Amino acid sequence: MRTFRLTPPSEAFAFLEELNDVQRQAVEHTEGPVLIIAGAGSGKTRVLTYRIAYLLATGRAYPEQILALTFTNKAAREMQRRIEELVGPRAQHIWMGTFHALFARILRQEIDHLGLWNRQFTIYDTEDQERLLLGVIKEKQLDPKLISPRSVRHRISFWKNQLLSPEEARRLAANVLEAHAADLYALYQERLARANALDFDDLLLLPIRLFEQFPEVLARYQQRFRYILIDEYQDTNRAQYVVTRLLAAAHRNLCVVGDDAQAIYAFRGADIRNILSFQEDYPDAAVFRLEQNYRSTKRILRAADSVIRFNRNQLPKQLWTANPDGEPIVLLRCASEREEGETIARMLLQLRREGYPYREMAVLYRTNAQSRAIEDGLRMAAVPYQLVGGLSFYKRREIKDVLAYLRLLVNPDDEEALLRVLNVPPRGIGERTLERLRLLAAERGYSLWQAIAHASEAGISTRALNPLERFREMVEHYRAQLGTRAAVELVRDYLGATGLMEALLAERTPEAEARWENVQELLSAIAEFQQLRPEATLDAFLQEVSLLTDIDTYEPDTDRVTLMTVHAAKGLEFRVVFIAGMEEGLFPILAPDTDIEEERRLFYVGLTRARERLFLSHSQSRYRFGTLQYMERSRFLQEIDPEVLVDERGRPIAGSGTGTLSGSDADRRVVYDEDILDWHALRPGMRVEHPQFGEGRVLEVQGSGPQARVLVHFDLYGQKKLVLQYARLRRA
DNA sequence: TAAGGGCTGATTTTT
DNA sequence: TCAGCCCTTA
Repeated sequence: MRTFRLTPPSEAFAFLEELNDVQRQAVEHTEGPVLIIAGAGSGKTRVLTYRIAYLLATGRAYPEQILALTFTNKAAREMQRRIEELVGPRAQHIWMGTFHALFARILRQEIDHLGLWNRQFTIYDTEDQERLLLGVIKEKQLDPKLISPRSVRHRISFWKNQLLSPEEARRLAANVLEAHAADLYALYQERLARANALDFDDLLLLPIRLFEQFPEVLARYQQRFRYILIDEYQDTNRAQYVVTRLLAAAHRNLCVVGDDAQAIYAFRGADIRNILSFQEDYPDAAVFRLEQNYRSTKRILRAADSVIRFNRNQLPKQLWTANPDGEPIVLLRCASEREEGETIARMLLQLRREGYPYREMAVLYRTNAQSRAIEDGLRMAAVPYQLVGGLSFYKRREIKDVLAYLRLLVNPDDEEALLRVLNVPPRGIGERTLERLRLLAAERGYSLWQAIAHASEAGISTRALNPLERFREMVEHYRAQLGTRAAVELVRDYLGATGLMEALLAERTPEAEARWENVQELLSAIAEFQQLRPEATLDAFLQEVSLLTDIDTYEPDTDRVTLMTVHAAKGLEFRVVFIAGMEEGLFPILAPDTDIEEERRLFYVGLTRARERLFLSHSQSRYRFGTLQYMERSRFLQEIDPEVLVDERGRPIAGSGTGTLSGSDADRRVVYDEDILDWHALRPGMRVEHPQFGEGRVLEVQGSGPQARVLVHFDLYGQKKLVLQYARLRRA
């Protein structure tokens, strides 16, 4: 009997042998729409990379005919590297990158069609957006405290993701607040155009408008991209959905990979329904389910599975693994944040002795604010770590100042850049002068930059006219040299002329010195960029920087423990994972608009990052908003199958309920309070530990019951009298 | 116009 | 806790 094969097996396809049956089918099913539901650790990236390699090896497409969309630059780079291993350097010609980067690239080519912008456009980050909005809000005589730039930015972003214009938003506005926001949206959009700037959402929105208004442009890209692949499809928003549907309309070779259980970006407009819509739009789509997990131990997978089952909105699937049972999951109870950091550090050292390299271990948390206590703990224990995220390099003030100066060279109409640096360092250009310029710009339809050229007509005093003119000449001088000399040298001279560096040095504070060093580091980054891509211009550098994210700075090769948010860890894996801060209100974070199922999916993402060992920690107290708060254990801990959980000493977790349902609040409190001492157990002379004051010795117990008073001599804080109920003392 | 001091409000997560 | 903002003063 002969089985028909589209392509004969040969050396070129030897890599297919490394796939399981479903993976291989998903790779070989090249034509038409394909939906791959890929559970955590099921070899999703492998399928995507092999599929691309297969398209190339079978001659179905040239590299430049493949469009592969990811959510982070890092994911794109990783995929590029792996394809290169399979097919060699021609992988470099694949259109692979983030949605935002690739559509920015298309807009650089085509934006002239739309009229309002030119190719030198700048990309505004959220800070630029909010500064612009603040100006617009004040201009409309609204109170920024009632209508905050932040909330307006949110709303506008939401509208843009729904593909709504300012006019449509205005029509749909349900209340006064939304009506104001819609008006601000209109003005905001005008100002963006005047500044020749786009925001992140425009990078997706404008290609849609472009393709809809200019079918011949769309047709060109439809022909170019014969195969389209999208990673992390569960996190696409409406605009991303529409733009890829347009591009794929002609050939329908659209392959999307996603896992609804890992959808964690609904807050940013991502819509899980895109996976469901996909099957409606393409009823003939082939669907593949990758359910074998290659990453984690059975226990880890069981923990993750038991948690995610509490979500109602979930596509049915059954992940399984052939991996060993592995070690139980360890629950670490800590009295304070400080202790949590210390405990984690101690465990890391121990694991290191057991043979786990630091680079194979990660500490994950819900919010960046938590990193501080953990960092302290690791630093004290001399555990090397690398922090991903937090205040990233490119968000620092001095770096943003320098970048604003550079943006001005490429696009002098960039108003937020101009406002940022016009008087930095102080040049004697104050609020009054600026007001006059704004007025002139509004009257004549100038950009602010053009208004400066006509400053003498704005009724500005000669005293302020002088520095304005010098500023304009300086920018023009270096602008004229763009492209004629090496970028690094140009930038160095230009920065010298601005007086920015000088001002930093003159401050003579350690902070200013650190800032100065950061600027030097930025110069090195420019030099490096230029070396890597000699043909690239300054605006290419600026664009790359504006689309960088924190995770992109992650260096997996150094032997250090990784600290990052669970969000940032998506797509990564480690042999050992700690998830810190497993407390109600923190993870899940509780706000009026919290979507508990999304929080649970996020926890699921965290759990499934672990390959071999998993540790969950929670602290009984924590400083929030500057005051000490007592924290309850996270409900998610109750949802983990108790059979895979042990405490720090390897004992099973008692009182966790049956494992099929989460315990009631009362149950939870019992577990939570297990080690808290009550008055029966307290004896003078006993060593105890307090969440805030640390360790000490009991001197005296007065009264009985929860209201009993305890006199304790703390090692560090001296004598304190405490109400037992609130003191939450534990045996030290 | 620039610098310094006190007050307030915020903390999710990020392309 | 802390950073950014507003107000005051030189």
